[in-house]
Amino acid sequence: MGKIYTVTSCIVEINRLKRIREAATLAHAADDLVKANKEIDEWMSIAAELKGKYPVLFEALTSQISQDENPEEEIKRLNCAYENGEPNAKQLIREVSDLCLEGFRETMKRVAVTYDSWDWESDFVWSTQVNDVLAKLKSSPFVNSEKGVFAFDAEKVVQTLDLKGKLGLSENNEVPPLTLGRADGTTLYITRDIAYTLWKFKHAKKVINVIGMEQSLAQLQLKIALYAMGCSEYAENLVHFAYNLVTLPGYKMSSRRGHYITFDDVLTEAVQRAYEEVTKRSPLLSEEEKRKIADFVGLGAVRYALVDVDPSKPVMFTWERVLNFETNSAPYVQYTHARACSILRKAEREPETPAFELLTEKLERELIMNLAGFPDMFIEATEYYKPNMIADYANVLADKFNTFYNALPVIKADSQELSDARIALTRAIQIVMHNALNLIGVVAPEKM
RNA sequence: GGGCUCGUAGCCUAGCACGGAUUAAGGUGUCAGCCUUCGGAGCUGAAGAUCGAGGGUUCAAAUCCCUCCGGGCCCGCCA
Repeated sequence: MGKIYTVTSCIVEINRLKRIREAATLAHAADDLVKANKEIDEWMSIAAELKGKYPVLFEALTSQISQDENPEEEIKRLNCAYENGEPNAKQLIREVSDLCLEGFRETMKRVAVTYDSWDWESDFVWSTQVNDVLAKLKSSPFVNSEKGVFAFDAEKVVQTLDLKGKLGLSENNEVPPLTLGRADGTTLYITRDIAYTLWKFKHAKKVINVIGMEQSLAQLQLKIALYAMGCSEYAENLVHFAYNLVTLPGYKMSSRRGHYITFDDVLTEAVQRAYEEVTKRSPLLSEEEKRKIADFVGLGAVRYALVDVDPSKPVMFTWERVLNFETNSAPYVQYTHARACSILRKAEREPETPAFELLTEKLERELIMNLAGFPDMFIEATEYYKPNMIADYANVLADKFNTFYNALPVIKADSQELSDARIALTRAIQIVMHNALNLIGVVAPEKM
């Protein structure tokens, strides 16, 4: 599906640019001509690349698309039909979308990500919800029309309602206007998203939109639109959790240009790498066990890598970075957890009333303080949308436990009482580490 | 052009919202140790940073304010 998308968009883009070039030539617009030629060159080289990679697909799509003299017009027409709810268009688009979503779900299932509910954006178009939003905005003093299209004057809202401070905008930050719909009557994404957001607030007090950083402006305009519609309480409870995009060394990821690495590839590669590692470290394990361990180590490493860094930081993708099990702490923390489990297994007892006062070593105190801080850390992580704090916490706890493990004997402690107390401490650490890992979706294994 | 965002040892990252116990923390890499103890995907130690640059506020700044530099993003009848 991704390949079809990439090739199609490439062919259509070249067609479009060629038409622009023709127009520029006729109009003797030198600047436009140079620009168009430059872009055509770029896309032609992408086309050559794609043709080499997928020759059969490329040929098939080229001949199909060339049957249309103006493929873009056809796309427009289809979109129009879809929004108008014409059965054929609906059936076609939903069928293709379903295929995409199916693949999406399949991939996410590999990392145990599930979704409570799914919504079709187009449902908001077919119902009255998007139109309601448009009507409400049009009746406000913040919308003006130009040549039949309506534009939302976000800056005017900010001025009128004095929102600069509230939104954390600097004095010289003028919010650009937002176009609300196309001339042909079809809807635009942000307008649909306003309707969708209002709907979300019917089901929740707080809405966190997890959307890439490049949509910061659009999300800001969405929030301002809520204020303009008199939903200031919603606006204040709407959070845009922005994350930075991953770039590839040399160029940015772009599915339209075929420059991307799929999540499936990353997962497969990670599990493969983990398998090699397990085989090297524990050659005596059965094939089945090795596969099992490779699975949770590889997937754990990927999940840890995703949650480990502040999402606002720019990240450069390299296989080395994602698959380096030395740098990535997931296998380390998992290993530490398995170690704690191993001690508990060997201890063969669960002391009922351990004498905690015997835990007087500095290391033991530190561990106890760390454990005690777990709830507060979790609250802070959720309060400020910082999942990386949980990953960090698990890592620090593992560090401290490993130091403790190395310095102080648990089972072979000087006295039975001290041993009991340390077993209880180990158990507590194991439970908290297990919980911390679970919170970030990483398996806490008993053996590995 | 305007706006937003990131900039911490060779590399990767934490700390910045709430300025002070920070002699700036961890990982990786480099170097030196631990292979007689509960799992070595481990532990101990060393070297490595004028916290992008410059001003300002303050008794005190990685943290707050201003200016500048560098990377990324946005300013569409795309999403």
